[in-house]
Amino acid sequence: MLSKSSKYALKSVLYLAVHSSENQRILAKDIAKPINVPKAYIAKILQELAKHHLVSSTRGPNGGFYMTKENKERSIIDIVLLIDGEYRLTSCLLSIEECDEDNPCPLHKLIGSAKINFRENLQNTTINDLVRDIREERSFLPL
Amino acid sequence: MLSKSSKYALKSVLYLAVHSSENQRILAKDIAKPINVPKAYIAKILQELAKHHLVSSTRGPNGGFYMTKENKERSIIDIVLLIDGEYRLTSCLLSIEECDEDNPCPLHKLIGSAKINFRENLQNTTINDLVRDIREERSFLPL
DNA sequence: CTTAAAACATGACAATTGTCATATTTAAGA
DNA sequence: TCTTAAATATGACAATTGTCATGTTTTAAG
Repeated sequence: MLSKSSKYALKSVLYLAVHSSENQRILAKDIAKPINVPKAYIAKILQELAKHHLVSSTRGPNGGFYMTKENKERSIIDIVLLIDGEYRLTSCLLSIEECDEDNPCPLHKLIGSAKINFRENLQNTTINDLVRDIREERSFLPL
Repeated sequence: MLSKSSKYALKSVLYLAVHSSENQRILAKDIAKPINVPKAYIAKILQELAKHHLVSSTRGPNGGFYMTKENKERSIIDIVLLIDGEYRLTSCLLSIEECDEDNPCPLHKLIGSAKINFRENLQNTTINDLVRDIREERSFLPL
């Protein structure tokens, strides 16, 4: 459903959103440990996210990754789309191109509106929304 | 969500269910073309399905693959579980082991009950059910 | 202006998944 | 019983995805 890379990206963005700020930057290696992802790998993903302004970064001593107010206002679908692309999110269960409501594949009705709902939920949820849930202990960001 | 192999397996099972019978067997290569899957690859998948009695086969001249009445009464989840296993079907969006209703990960509520519903739908649907849909043109099995 | 700490860029390596080919076994029919 | 047509078993190869390391560039601070 989501690739490993997307999952890692989401985890690191959430970690940054909870723990960083403009003047509280975090090193790639200090993100790797708590979210339990290889250091070099998460660095690569963070670079991709930074290039597309989904997270912020500064180089040099005292540098690191962080999230600005603007970063946290982005929808989480932006992260998934950047890493996985649209197809993975919305393609038919049997990967049949012509499959839609009028021309459904045999499995179509089994998934019903779930896929579309899920995509809309991703779209309508911001990083901030998820951070709020975590802060108020309605959800948990684990190791 | 489903692996390519699972999709191919489902397609070939449906094709067999619609077009074959005990004395109307179909060669692997004659399944490959209409469902648009490499011949050698579908052969491998069919062998796996046959080994676990999800399809039937006989060797030698006039042999081939086919589906018995019993085969068609199986639930389609049997196919998915054989090829992909349980984890792929039910694991959390962030692959967090401890994630459940009481201890939800930040994305948990975005998928809601969709995943469980989908799994139940797979479980409660037989090959026969899908064949009926196809026969009555409520769904379409494409190339 | 020099040094060091960090992101950044690049690419090598590994693992998984998907693709394909070949040799073996089985069974039907002449 | 011999030949042939088919599934079956095995494994090699390719592509994708995930993992890791190394060198380069930028920037802050002394």
